[in-house]
Amino acid sequence: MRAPKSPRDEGEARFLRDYRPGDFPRPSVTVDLVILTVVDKLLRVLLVQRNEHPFKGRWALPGGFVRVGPNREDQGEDLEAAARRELEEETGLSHENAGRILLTQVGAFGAPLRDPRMRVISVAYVALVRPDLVPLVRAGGDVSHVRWFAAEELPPEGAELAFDHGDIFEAALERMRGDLDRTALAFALVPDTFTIQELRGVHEALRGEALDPGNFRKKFLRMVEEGVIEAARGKRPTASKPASVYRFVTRERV
Amino acid sequence: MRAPKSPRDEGEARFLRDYRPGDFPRPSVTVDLVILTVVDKLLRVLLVQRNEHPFKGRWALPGGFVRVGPNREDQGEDLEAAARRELEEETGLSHENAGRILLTQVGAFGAPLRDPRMRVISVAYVALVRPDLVPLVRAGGDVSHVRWFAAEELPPEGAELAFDHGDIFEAALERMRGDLDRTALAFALVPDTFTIQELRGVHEALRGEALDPGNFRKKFLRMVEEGVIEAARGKRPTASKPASVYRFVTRERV
DNA sequence: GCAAAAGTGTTTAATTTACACCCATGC
DNA sequence: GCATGGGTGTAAATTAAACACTTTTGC
Repeated sequence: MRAPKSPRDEGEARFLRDYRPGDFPRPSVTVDLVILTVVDKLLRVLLVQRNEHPFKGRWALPGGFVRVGPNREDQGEDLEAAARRELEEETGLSHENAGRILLTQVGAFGAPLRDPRMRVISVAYVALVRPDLVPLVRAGGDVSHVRWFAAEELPPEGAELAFDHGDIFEAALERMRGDLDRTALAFALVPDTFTIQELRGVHEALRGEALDPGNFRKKFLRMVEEGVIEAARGKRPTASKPASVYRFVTRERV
Repeated sequence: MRAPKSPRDEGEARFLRDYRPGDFPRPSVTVDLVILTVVDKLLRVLLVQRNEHPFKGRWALPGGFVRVGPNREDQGEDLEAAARRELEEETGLSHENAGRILLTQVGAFGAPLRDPRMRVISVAYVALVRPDLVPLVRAGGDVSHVRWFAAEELPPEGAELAFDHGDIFEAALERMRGDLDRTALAFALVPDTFTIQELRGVHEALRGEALDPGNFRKKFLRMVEEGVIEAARGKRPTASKPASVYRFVTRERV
């Protein structure tokens, strides 16, 4: 993302020096995270239980305020940086591990009264957590009010999510489903090396339906031909015959 | 979009009554519009020329501030409402005509220093304008600083767009291309009744490549079988033989 | 008559879908 | 041995891609 840092000419420099922002009301801006993972062919989402008003006791998407700087030279943190910071705080993952998690913006949610305290505009991100990182989530920190929910059992116990987080969650899923076949998103939900069936599990969890193992394999092997995936060393033990493992090649294209 | 309007219990009501927002800096929030149309198989975007600093003289996406209310009972206008208001203001279209234009959110753009005056987070929307409405755009108002540009000739005259509007424009195009085959978006870029070749023109303009007329027709006729489109009365005169016209059936699904 | 685009058809390749079946392993 | 899932193969149906050809209009 380009960010023009310097005035384009002297007139603009003068303008900026003398500029005083108007005194119109401004909204608070937050980031909310739809943290997803797939374990055992089940799509799961990480929710936190609110222990403050409003929506005290309800489950909510983790999130927090975007840090805005005090003046025009220091304007604060980027939206994605805020999302990644919240990701670290809420999951307890190390900076390094959190840095490897794919973040995708879903969009802005800013209906009036979505937060009864004040006008809040939330920028929602999806975070795709590889299953091998899941055991590390909150392993060291306060785990009491943080829980993985199966996507299909939402909303939990008949209680709607806090704020408009139910809408945000639906929008995030919709986006993931649309991108599943067009992007390399699925590879962000499997370990570095993975079996064909592990990848199929991700597709099945997101699409919510079983896929033919033989047919999926064929499509998969076509990806190997195209160089998107390559065979990796070793085998993965399974309930039956050990399976070959593969590696996603152009990881940076995700 | 749900917007919880009332406290969930007495404790929350009390909390809200006594709530005082903190005094943290807040960003300004704007909406920016990527107003697109397709005329003569050419994708066009509506830009405005800035006559104020910063970026004075540069071309920019039309947009403006989201109106935020003064207190928690009156929180101001919805994001999409703000986008539609700006759409009316900048195009000069009537409320009724503007109301028929498809608005789709692209996402939030909030990099620090994207606006040198202050922290501004912009929510970008794409507006798809049917070609029969194009002659009405700015027909009555100030047309001097508003212009349709062919998408392929951007950035104009070697001058980058103002702010990060070049990035926003690219992201909007990318989104439209991805949604073209999955949604009914293309029907928002043709008149109420249209010919096969008019619809093909939309696909060609967005994809940036010519499509085989015969093959496109076949795919099109499959949509007729599925009931997505139906034959309409009348013929459209063309440079040669008059063409049959069709109508999009489930317009509300757009 | 001729250009231009509407409209139709054909052929081939690629892809999708639904199965059947063999094989190696853990228990 | 046998259940389990890995791995392979086949056949039909659908879709995509390339392209030839006929028809109807305006000029």
